[in-house]
Amino acid sequence: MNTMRGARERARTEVTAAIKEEARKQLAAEGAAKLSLRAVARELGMASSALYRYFPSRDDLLTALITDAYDAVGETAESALAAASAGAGHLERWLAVCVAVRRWALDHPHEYGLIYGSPVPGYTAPQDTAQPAARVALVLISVARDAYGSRGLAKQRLPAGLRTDAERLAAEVAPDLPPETAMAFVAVWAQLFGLISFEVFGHFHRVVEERDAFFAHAAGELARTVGVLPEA
Amino acid sequence: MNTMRGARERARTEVTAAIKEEARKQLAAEGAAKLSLRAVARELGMASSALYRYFPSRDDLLTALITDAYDAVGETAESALAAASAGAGHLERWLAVCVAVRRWALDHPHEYGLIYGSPVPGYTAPQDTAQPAARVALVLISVARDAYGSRGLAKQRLPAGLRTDAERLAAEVAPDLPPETAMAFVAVWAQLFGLISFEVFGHFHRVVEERDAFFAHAAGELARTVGVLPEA
DNA sequence: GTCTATACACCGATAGAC
DNA sequence: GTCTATCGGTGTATAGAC
Repeated sequence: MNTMRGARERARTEVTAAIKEEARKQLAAEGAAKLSLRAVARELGMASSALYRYFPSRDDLLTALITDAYDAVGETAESALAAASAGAGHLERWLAVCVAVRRWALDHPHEYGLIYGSPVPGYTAPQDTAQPAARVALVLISVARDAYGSRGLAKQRLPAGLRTDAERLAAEVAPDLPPETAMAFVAVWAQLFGLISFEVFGHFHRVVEERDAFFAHAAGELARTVGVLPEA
Repeated sequence: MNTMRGARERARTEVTAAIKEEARKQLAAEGAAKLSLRAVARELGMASSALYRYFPSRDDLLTALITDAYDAVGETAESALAAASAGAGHLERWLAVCVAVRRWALDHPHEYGLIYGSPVPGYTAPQDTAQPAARVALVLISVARDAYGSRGLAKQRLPAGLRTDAERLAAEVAPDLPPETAMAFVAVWAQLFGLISFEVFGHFHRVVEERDAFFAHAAGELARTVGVLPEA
């Protein structure tokens, strides 16, 4: 009885994985807005109605793909940090994470676009994508936190209107950091993905050719502005 | 004869404008990937086949929308600079342009997504979008150029691998600037749109509430990193 | 330049047999 | 859980009359 349920559940997980894999292929070919349960079923040799046993609606499939994408890039960032940690300096660890995230984005442009590009029209993400979505940011914050212990970022000013946001942010995510630093980090976070998005979405076409070097340079400068410095 | 052609051409321009306007509405409702000549025609009370006299295919309509969007945000940037120029300092002018671009993006999120979000699957932009696409960057570069004349940006290093790109860039777009500065500017350009995209695409939800102040602060810091300083 | 009509394909979702 | 069949739509694109 237990083994039977085990087998059934195993089968279910396998089919679910196959559906998502095929859906990712279609994401690349047609885009998220045109993701179609019917086409997935056709390609898998199933009846379209059978898919509804796995995903109650098209949006649920989309949610699964979005969650998976956030988890994939989040895990990429976490692994990169773990791999770099052995004796590396703060800047090296920061760069290792940034480079790994960029690499993932370039290798999975459509999944990247799904999470960091234009929102899918008519789709609103449920609350449960929030946690996976935060993983990359948390990795970068942990590097920053190590980098300057609790000393914070030197001579950084914060407009009065941002104090409330900054204090809430610090409390939520990095209680040991000064609010100014937490706020500065948010800007750097967005700017980092600006660099990646411009590259993935083709805005560096005929503008920058040596993109590896360019990204490493820019990501290093970003680290500086948030107080992650070369010295270990 | 001349007046007849004039009337015809006027009618043609008006219908063309109506088609694009309706298409922009659908862009907001359904997204670029689902933009449909038929739906546009239906809403306009025309036969779908009639639209083919104005746009030979769906992609041509899309190209027109993309070009228009680049031109709209480009003109926004140019106007903001013109309005701010009267006696304003360099930083004020830089901020005026950034704030205007952000404002346009927030007011036209779908048109923004069309040009700075995920590429439309199956669509490749023709060469003639390149010039409108450059307008915002050229405005920002002109502010930067004014800001430091030909002195360039102090103590800025450039990795060896980026020298070729940097020199080509400077030659193409700002011959009076040192290559290091031109290259730094590209990074700032991408980072600025990173800030805007994160806000427009909803990544600051429950992260930053005081977004006006946040953006102004971050854009000002960006100006600093590219050598645009407060003093006029 | 606009219309009707048409060819041919697609979609999400559900009902009900097995 | 999978199937067939079906409802009620959607789309691009063209042909040919006016």
